[in-house]
Amino acid sequence: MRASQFHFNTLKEAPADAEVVSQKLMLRAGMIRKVAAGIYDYMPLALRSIRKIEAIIRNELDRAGALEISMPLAQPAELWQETGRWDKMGQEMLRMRDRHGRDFAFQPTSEEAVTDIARQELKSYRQLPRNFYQIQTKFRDERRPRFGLMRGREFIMKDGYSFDRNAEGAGKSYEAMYAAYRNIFDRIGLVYRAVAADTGAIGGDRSHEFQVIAETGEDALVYCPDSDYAANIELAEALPLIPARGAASASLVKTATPGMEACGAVAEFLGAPLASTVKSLVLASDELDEAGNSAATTLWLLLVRGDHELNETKASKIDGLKAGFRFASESEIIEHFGCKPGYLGPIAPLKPVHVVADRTVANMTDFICGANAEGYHYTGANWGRDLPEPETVADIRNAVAGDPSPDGKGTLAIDRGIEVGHVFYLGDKYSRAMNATFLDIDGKPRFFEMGCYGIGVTRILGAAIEQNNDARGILWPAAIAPFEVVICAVGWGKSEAVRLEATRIYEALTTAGVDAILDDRDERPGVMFADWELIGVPFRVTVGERGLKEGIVEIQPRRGGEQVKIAPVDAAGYLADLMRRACAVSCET
RNA sequence: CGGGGUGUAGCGCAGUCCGGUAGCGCGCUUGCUUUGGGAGCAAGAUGUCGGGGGUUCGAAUCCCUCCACCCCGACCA
Repeated sequence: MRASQFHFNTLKEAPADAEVVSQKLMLRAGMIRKVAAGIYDYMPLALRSIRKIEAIIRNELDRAGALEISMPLAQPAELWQETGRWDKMGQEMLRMRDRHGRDFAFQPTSEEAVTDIARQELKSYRQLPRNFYQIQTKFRDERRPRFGLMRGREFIMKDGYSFDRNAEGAGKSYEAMYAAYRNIFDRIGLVYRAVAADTGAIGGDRSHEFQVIAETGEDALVYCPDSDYAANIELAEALPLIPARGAASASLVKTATPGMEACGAVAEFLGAPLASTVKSLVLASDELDEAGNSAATTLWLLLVRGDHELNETKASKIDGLKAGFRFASESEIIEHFGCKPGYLGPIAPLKPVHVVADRTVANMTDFICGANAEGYHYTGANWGRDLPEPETVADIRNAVAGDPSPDGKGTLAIDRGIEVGHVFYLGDKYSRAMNATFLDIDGKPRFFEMGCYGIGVTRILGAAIEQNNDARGILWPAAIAPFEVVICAVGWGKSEAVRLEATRIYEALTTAGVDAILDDRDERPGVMFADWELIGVPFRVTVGERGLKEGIVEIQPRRGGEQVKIAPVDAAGYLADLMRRACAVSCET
């Protein structure tokens, strides 16, 4: 490719509404253009990277035995009504109507469509297992799209689905996809972590997220550096930090703490460690009558240590909160505790509430908690003596760095991550809902055991940049860079020698299978350098009269490192070697 | 969906309070000079001032209304 015939516009300043670094850099590099909230044009540079990511995905999935298909963007409502998701998906699903007034969904995912294929195509256990995937545009009408390609409304996703005869087979399919995902992300060249994830209503332990490590990530990942334990913080087990409850040594004292509402303020005011305080959070669960109106409300007092945070995913697994909960309103709190938030505690509330203590809190002695009286806290509180034992003890807090690892092999650390892939065991949730069966060896129909596997293709672009950028621009991993090498011809317009040498190197690179672009725009060197550093091409070859007089061209890695001066004839071979090594991870097809 | 904010040239912004017919920087076009880190000089092109309605002799500016986008929150998983 020659730059004079390629298309990109770089900007010195990013549009004001760009929020995160990946979005700013992609807009500045002319890779994407915003068309509407969460909806972008992918310009040639971006599409080149997207195609490279897709090629790696296809290659690895095909090797793992998955089969590519393509399902419709416009999916009939009937399909979604079969599983009840036409109603459940709510506003997030974009709906449209054809000229006959029939309802369609713009696909946000394709479980229904693929299960419909399976029930018609897969009639015998002899045809199993099967794994179908597609790489395709999805639309999810997020209420608040943000962060550019990281949380767009329209995006490109690889979604795959496996169909097995039984749970054991499904487990194998799952493992095969997990392994393929590892290969994919290894080859893409990002620092990532595969973590156990919440399985939601499905249950089981087969759900893993592939998370690209980046400080700007929306997810917190808990892992143990000394073992292979890794889980999303939503799921990561938080062990009790106090193995067993000790004996009470202090007596219960109601202490004035005027204006001290947060645990931190109370601890500081009393000169006590934050870890001796207990934080009170009040949730409410509503029982609905047949008409769907709130019939009865139960209040829940959840207790975590002052230096801990409530984990809402864990809370939602407590019996009584499984059907859903909300934070209690201030008036409900005052009605039950006789006190406004800030001084709440488990000792003698006005009306009964259901007390849930975190496992650490349940073993605390002589703790500090609100006194259910404005301006007062108790010190020296003790379970059993000053208040009844908690009705429920459960893991309801977020794990924190330094906690013991649940596998007993060290202490936990926390990274932030961007979810770019998810493998999930579905069981027969969809096959049962859609009556998708095959005939098993005993001649009886059975529901398919399913798995689903997603990769956010366009999100990978954003995540790659979030993880790899500097003050000058993007630092692409070679495997997904729009070009691997750029040849900057300094003085293209006036020097026959430069034109000749630059073209020769370009052709040699192309012959060697290196994806190169020749910058023949006759721009000043500063302009070329700044453009390509912003775009993030991993290697630059500078061909200029000055170097040619010394018999050299210069090779500059974008990630820094030494500039290499090399004879023009050797440049292409040197770079081809470098690229081979950069993409060394299972590049064979 | 609630609260807040912003809409002026491709991008970044000033002008709005106090009404007088639109400007700056980058980018773009042409010419000359330059040429190893976003060149200099000169000449140019580009605006339904987010849309609609109103007030006024006159509206980017004041009023009403709609829309889009951004932020915070809630919702969703």
